[in-house]
Amino acid sequence: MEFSDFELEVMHCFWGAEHQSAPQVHKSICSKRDISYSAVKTIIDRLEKKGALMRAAQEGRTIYYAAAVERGKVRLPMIKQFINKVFLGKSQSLAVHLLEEEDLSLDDIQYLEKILKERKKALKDG
Amino acid sequence: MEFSDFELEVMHCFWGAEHQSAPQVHKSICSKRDISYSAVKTIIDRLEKKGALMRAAQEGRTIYYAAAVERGKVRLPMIKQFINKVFLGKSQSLAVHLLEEEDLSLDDIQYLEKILKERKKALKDG
DNA sequence: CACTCATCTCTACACTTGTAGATATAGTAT
DNA sequence: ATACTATATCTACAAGTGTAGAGATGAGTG
Repeated sequence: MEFSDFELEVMHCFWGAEHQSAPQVHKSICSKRDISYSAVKTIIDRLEKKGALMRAAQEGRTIYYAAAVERGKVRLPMIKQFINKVFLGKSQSLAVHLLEEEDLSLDDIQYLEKILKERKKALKDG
Repeated sequence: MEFSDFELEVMHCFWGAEHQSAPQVHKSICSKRDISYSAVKTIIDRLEKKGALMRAAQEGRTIYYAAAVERGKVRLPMIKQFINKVFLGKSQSLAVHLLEEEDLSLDDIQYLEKILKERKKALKDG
């Protein structure tokens, strides 16, 4: 399942809350950028049609939607695709960039070090 | 400057060689997937129009193009955008994923460890 | 009951993207 | 000089995307 930028933006609203109505999502996105209710609702409709959202509840006329696909399940192919597209499949290049250039706190760094240590061990043991 | 998937695929041909003619690029991409010469040439034209490619030389009727933007310059905003879009700006999440899940050789791991060590030092010293 | 407001539904449109065909044209070989 | 071939140019189109307006419709209010 593929997601356009706007679709992904909307999905994040659902991954960050159990269920949301279209007007709620609209308000939420509106707080960041100017967008019409219709635009948001169209995206929600498209997401529902392709099975990324489902109707979770109804209250009066108001429909509450919920994510029907997990964030992690969606991210994985996106990462793969991005690495293929931008780094010709070489994920190390991206890793290097992230560790060198992106903001990292001391905690972040220590956590990442731990991951590497464990991977190294797994390499040796396996 | 933004690039579509296909545009990026074509740009990689130019980042991997000094200059290339449209037929060369076509052959190169054709070796991976079936695509018409016209399709490739259209993309090259679009890339030239937006200033990502420039005419580097001509031989008979054949035009040789060259990248007019550096790979690194293009990658940077793409990475930023990807992290914003998929990880809501949290690059650590992506870093964790890469170090945990993606293929890494022992050399890769050691290199990444070195980067982290230096960053940690920079944090303490700075 | 009539009205209004919130929400939904439907339709639409311009722009980008991936794709290709038709046609023109400049070299090249005979 | 003629025909052939490789290359370029131009035009086109369907699908996907971001965006919005018009109109329907149901729910609560006086």
